[in-house]
Amino acid sequence: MSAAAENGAPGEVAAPEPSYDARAVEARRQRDWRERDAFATPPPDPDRPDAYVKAVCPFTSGHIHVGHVRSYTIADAYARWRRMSGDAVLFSIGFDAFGLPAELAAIANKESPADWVQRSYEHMLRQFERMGFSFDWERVFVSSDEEQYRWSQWLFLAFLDAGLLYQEEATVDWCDSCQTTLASLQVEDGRCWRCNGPARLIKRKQWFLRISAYLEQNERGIEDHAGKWDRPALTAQRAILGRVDGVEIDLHGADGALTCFTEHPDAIGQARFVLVSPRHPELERLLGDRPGVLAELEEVRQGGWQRGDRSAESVPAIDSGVRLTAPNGAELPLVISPAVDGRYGPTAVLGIPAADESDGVIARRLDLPRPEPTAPTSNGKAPRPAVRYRAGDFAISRQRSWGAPIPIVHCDDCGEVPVRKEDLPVRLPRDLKPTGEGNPLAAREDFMATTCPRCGADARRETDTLDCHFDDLWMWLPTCVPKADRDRQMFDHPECERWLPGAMLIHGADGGGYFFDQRITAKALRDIGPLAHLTDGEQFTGAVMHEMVTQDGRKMSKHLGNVVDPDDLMERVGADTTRLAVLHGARPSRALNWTENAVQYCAKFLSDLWAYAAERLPGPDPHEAAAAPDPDGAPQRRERLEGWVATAAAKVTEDLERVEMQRAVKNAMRLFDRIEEFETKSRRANRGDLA
RNA sequence: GCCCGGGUAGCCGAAUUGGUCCAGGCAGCGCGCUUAAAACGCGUGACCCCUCGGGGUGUGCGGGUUCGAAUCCCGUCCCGGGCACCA
Repeated sequence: MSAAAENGAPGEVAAPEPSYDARAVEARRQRDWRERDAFATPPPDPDRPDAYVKAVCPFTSGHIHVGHVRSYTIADAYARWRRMSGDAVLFSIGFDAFGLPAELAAIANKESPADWVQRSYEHMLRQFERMGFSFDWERVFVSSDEEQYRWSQWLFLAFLDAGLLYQEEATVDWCDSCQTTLASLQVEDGRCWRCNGPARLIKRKQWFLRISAYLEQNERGIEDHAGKWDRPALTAQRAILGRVDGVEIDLHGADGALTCFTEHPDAIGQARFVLVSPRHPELERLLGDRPGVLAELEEVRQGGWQRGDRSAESVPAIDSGVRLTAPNGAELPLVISPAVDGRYGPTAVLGIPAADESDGVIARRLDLPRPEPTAPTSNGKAPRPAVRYRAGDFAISRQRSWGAPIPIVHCDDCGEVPVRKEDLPVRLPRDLKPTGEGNPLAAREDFMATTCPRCGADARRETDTLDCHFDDLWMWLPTCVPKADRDRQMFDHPECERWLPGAMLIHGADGGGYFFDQRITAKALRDIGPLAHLTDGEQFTGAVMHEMVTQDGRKMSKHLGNVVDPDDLMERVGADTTRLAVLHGARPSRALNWTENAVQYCAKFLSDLWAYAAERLPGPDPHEAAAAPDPDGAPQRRERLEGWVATAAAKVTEDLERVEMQRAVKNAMRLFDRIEEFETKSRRANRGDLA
């Protein structure tokens, strides 16, 4: 297309380009969208149903990858289809900007994480626009913005009021010479990534989120959405919940009873020991005065074993010396092992080698005696049905400077005092420049100095920040609220009621864990008050969790050197070919194995389609043109063509509704084949008539 | 180790709820067009047997349920992903 035509005045009819020039076509369309603000969230309209389509919130890594391209292409196709169906669509995006990688990048670049994040997301937004995604750019948010993280802090305080937060000791890696906590990523072979000094585990008091309070409700939500969420989404939610059905019985020992679970009710009589989590709340009571065992327990709780493998052969297992009496009179040794946590949560279970292989391994390793059943005990009650969930509470506080400060103040007289909600946000200094040494927040007097919300005396701020997983807990909500209102109203904004529950969540399969915790957050917010209208506590009626993008059977990663660069694709074949290729390549529920082959195939399809349309349609925009000229085909062929068109439209519509984008693409391609075939046959028939 | 997926032609994959396995694409091969090549178009396209009409075997492997299994069940092998202060 010539520059003159490209810049032609409105209304001027441009000649169709003879060949498909993706760059020119896309530039023209994207400029038009921008000028018309085509994807702005529409105001409420009683005649148009509202549909909120939620895509994943990417981390501000600085560059989009093919996984993003797949996810947003699926979501974008769905959002566009809903718009074309007449719905008022909310489709935007937010960035997950707090977290360790931003901090590490800032250290490497000797700049503030805030600057790095801003540069990163601005570049990613340009890439998204170049890809042609139909986001409402006005509603974009960044989790590290003050108007955003103030609400993470608000949520912390609301959870605290609701009894959903508690403090508990946990272990973290610590480097003595850098005087800082180390993430797992920063520990290499037990040494600090920065100074190569030894890393050691220390205890820290951490805030934990009590998701266990909502597990049963989450389970009900999963079952209620069978048929509404796609299969991968459902199975992922079930897997994360980790429900195990079985029975529980009470065993008795010198220091009281212990309720034990087993998923093998038929094999209770063959139990040879009791396996108990190091985190079991009643463990100290049962152990009584056994200094040696308590010391060993302490070591296990320090958690060093987690760095190694988790097989039954190597997982720690301590024979406590305590004996508990089973209903059949057998004396069962009490074994402490974290092996139970990963399967049943922090509970106690029967060890039954006859029914469970790893139980057999542990019995052999500890050389446990085979207990002899005696007469059934009189106090043995019958086993009762019971359920355990693997999902459990998790720590949400981090000893890092690039995060939302935890809104707690330390007062000499009052102790730990929550900041008042009306005093939020607790501002994170934007000009922090972490070095990897010490705690940058603790060194900032302008941040640390404050007064006690309770007594007004001088006080110090908490230096721990919220883990970015905490920011994620409510990332499904901010785009519901117009940007201009976000600094004063969020969870109880009227538009939350307009858009929630959302029509569709489209996310990578790796996001199942987030979705699980987010669903618990929705239920908590319903109970706390602002989202009371979500009666079942579920924020999305539809959910699709697509699989990842692979190459050569492996997940794409820099480490494996098998990444595909979206910028390169946009340069070479254009955004539309790239988008068509990711939709066409595999259905969402399957891994997409990337091949250049598929890209070339899609490029050819678009090129053929363009050439076909250019020959027949007057303008560069096919949908603005009149219907194709009536070919002189026989009436019965024309009828068949009409049948194909109707069938294709019905099928594609159904496919789009079910987010089966691969099928939609294939049905559209098939229709094009049919139309070409129709014309070929018509031409042949006409030649025959003339002859 | 535990949890979740997957294994269909030389390659990518259709067949999603049990109903004619392998649509479509790519590579290959043949033909057409061409001085030639590329591009393009048409055809062919699992394996074995064959009297050339067809017959048989084929969805990692072994069993099972069923009138009927890629699909459901049991076992087994292989591959991938997830279980952390990475997001």
